[in-house]
Amino acid sequence: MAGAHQDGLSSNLEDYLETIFHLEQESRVARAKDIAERLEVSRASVTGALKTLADKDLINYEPYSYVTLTAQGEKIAREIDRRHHILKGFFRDILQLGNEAAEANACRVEHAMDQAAIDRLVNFLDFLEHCPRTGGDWLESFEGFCRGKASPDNCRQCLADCLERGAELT
Amino acid sequence: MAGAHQDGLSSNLEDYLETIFHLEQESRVARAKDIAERLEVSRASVTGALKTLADKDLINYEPYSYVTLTAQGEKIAREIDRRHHILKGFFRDILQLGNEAAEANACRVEHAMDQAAIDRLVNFLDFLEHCPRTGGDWLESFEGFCRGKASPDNCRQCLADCLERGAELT
DNA sequence: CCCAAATGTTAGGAAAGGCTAAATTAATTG
DNA sequence: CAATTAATTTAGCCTTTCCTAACATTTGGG
Repeated sequence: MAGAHQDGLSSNLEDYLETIFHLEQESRVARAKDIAERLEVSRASVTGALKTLADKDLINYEPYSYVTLTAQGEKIAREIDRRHHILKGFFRDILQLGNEAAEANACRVEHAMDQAAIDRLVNFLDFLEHCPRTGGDWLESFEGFCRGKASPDNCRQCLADCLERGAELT
Repeated sequence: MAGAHQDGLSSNLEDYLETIFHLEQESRVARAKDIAERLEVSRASVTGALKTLADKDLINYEPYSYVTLTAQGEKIAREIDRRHHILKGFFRDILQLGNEAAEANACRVEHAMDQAAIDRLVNFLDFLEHCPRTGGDWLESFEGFCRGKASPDNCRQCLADCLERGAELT
């Protein structure tokens, strides 16, 4: 029980599904060899995982053949991929981690947050973008804040700029 | 390799450490039975984990005796506990998930984000609190936004209030 | 068309975690 | 202080996920 998720899949199986999804998008079809390369596991491990996923009716799998997602499998894979993008965006664009770090953290956290939390994060990102108080240059202020450039002067100027843009709301 | 963390510990072992830390704080000392209860595993499983942690010199452990953290173990436990609190705060106070959901998500994500990401999240929370554009009532606006109560009128009023409070910065 | 290289699968096993049942040690109390 | 109860540990086994080595199948170049 290395990971009790909503979909009843372990993090590992979720990763397999996600990888198959990406390969399908790139090549219409997924081969065991490519899955193994992406996930950096042996081909034998892939065979095992494919059997498990086929048992759960998440993939169409015949020995010595290509792999495709079933409708159900695709649904789950899409959800995981969605989480990945949302989280990576949060880490990269909001927290302003580098691309690599954002990717690495998203890869792990995508299996740890539940649907409700992700949905709320989406709301939050949306709000950050649309609220006149945070839209626009606000993130740059955070960048400055991180570099220790926060002063009453900066703040006053920033606030004035913010109001100015807000006037356009009329 | 069910979780390659900075500290070289699996999520599981991190949980054991964290639990021991909490028990130590509450009772000065941790008993196997209580660890088992908190983590909802059998006492036998606890014994196994304690041996592993003792091998890594993270706890002081003698069969049939109490358990305490070593300096090194406490350092790691404190860091995990710190992550837990930060994440729970983010989920509960910013994303405004309920207490239960915030707790559950924090429990899982605390093993998935690396130190740099957590540190940046702390910066972000700090910024949210101290920036005049987000301090104060801004979170309430987010709440309204989530309930679909976002209108140009609301925004104008909100912005005006924000500026007013900002004037005190002089 | 046929054989080698590439790809895929089996077999067998390791490591991490968990469990139950049985044995052992510690604690309590009559 | 002896016996019962509570707490711990051992022993033995299961599952997941990975590995290597050996075997099987596909495929593509001669």
